[in-house]
Amino acid sequence: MSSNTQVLNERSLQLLKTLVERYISDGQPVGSRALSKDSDLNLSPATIRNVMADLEDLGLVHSPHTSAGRVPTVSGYRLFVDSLLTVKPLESKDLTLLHQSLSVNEDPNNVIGTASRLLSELTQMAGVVTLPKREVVCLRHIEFLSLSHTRVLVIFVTNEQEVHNRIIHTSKIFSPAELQQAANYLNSIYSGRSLDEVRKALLKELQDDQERMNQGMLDAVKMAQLAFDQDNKKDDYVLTGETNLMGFSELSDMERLKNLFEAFSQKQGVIHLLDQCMKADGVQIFIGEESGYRAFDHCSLVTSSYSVSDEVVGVLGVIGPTRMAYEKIIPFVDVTAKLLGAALNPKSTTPL
Amino acid sequence: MSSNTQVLNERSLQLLKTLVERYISDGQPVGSRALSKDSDLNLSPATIRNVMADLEDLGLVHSPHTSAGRVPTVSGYRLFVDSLLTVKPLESKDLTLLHQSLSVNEDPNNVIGTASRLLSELTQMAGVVTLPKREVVCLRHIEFLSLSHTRVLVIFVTNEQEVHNRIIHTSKIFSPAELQQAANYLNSIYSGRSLDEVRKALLKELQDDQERMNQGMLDAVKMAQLAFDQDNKKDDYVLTGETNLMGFSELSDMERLKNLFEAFSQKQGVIHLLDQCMKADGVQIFIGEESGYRAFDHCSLVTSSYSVSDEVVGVLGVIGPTRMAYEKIIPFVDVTAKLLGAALNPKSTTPL
DNA sequence: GCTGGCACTCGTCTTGATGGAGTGCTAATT
DNA sequence: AATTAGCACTCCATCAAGACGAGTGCCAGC
Repeated sequence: MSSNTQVLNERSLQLLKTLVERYISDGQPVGSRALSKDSDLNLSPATIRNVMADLEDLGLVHSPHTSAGRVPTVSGYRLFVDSLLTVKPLESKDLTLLHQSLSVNEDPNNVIGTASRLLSELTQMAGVVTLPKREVVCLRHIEFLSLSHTRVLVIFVTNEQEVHNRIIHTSKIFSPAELQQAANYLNSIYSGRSLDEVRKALLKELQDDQERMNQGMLDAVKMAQLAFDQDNKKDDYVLTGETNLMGFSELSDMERLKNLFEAFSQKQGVIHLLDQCMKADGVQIFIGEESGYRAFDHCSLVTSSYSVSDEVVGVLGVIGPTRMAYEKIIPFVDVTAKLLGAALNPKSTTPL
Repeated sequence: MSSNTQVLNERSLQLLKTLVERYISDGQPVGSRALSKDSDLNLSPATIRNVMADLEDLGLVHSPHTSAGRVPTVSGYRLFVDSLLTVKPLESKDLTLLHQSLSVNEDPNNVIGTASRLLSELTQMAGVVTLPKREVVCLRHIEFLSLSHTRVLVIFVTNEQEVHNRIIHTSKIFSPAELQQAANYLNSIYSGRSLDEVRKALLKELQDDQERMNQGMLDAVKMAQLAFDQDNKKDDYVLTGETNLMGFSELSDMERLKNLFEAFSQKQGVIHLLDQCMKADGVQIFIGEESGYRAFDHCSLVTSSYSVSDEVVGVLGVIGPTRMAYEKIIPFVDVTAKLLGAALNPKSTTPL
């Protein structure tokens, strides 16, 4: 009772910290004797047992069974991560590797994959990076190519360098010249404007100005509409090193592992989870069940959003068992996010 | 000795067949009593024991330990699949589903994924489909778009509808007009010709005719070369339902499973294996170690190449444990390959 | 408030016993 | 000569019992 106010004193916290650290490095439930030796506080195992009983009452640690040591709970990890953790600076060789691999001169089409690979290889867990997604997507260029019959290949470029392509079915057969003309018309009017804007403008043109337009322009507008309509922005991510997750004892249960990997293939849930991290900036952490996705119940996710020219465009992170070396992973994710953002910035590209 | 010539008589084969069938459906080593009841031959367990001893001598079956039944070896499965198997026709509901999902009107960009999904969902194993790869790739259209500084986005279309894009770095800064001119030049000369041909011709032009060409043409040729050089034909595949493989007892060993999934992510080995199936047409089967890839030691792979307009362009198949229902999987893979080939045929596209 | 001591709990590991499934061999049968 | 019945044997799976060790909770003393 009276101890309740004093429970989270310096000493208890110190002990919890050592316990979590010890458990993270060993993977074994931590007993009072081990803690007594590990912590700098000179306390006997008996005293520590009393403190641990308190920590258990508060739901910060938990005993797998009566005569095992204690293991941190999700709340225990949370408290540890939020207040007790002393982050370790990145090892300089890792830092060098990151800088080299994520330099601004790399091909932006590969750099996402590289980032994911670095995350997984250097942490020996799974790395994930969402594809960058600009808030405002600008139409850069559009092009039509006639295929067989009424099928037309539409190629359009957005945001300087993202190439999309779709096949649309038209109501009549167009000649190459007609298609060229249509593309020219659209490029001259809509190039440089945002896709949303373009979509709206197209709709308006179709409704209002039908009589004013010639057939070519009308066809162009109709085709563009078809193409953009299908353009449901496919958010996606690159995941690497999933196999690193096999063999963590926490995930040795085949049912769990299967659920986790199914979540990875379905993508949808993972995307939703990662999207939440877009809002906050800086490193964000989901421990165990905190994520709200059953498949991730025994995993932790350390994420950070990344930005290009001060606009948040994506999220990257590391997925591993709850028992992971947070003090190393957190700065690692942080730095990777910053470097990736910089590498994607087209303005900073250095000439050859 | 003298029995050696008579060993593979009708009766032994019949027994081997029943044994394999029984093992495939049960997953338990098959004993003489069970076999005695299962087979139509009216033989006592004792007789069957004698026959099985012979089969074991020939390496067709194998005892996990002295008092367990027999299990087919790879050679046993091989003999079964090659000579004993009675294929079951596809269930009509599966056939209908295949026809609906792989119709010629589907978007060719999705149809590969659909095929893979069908393979995995209907077999409850993993489905794999290589991306179609024409022997001769024709250049259809090329386009340059200037990005920042000396970076140029090259978009080119091959084989009617495959869109590629790369970013190249040029030695000088080009104006949009210059780029347009270069593209026009290339399109006028090389459109419709095979990529190999184009590559060679470009090289030749650079070597021979430098003095005859004006600067614009020269630039065009140089840029095209840069773009095509990087075009290492990325053969790739779509794999679905890997998670179905978790939970097969044969693959419950985490080490094996990890190796298998690592092979899936590395892709390279799998691609090489699948490439071998391109040569043969019709259904081809690798049982266990036959594939030569350690990761597949406990898996079987049932594949078939698929063709568009009589040209083999890809391979699809099903990956599962060696103990799989070959008699169902084989016709299934066969039909899927034929339907996929048909669905990809651009000529047969029906107008809307 | 901290500590040493002690009884107790629980999980793990080993051992041994039991039962069942299936075999190989041999002798009898067809 | 091929088939079968019978029998001894092997091996695995399962279970129970016991020893062991790690760790706890609690109490009494410092």
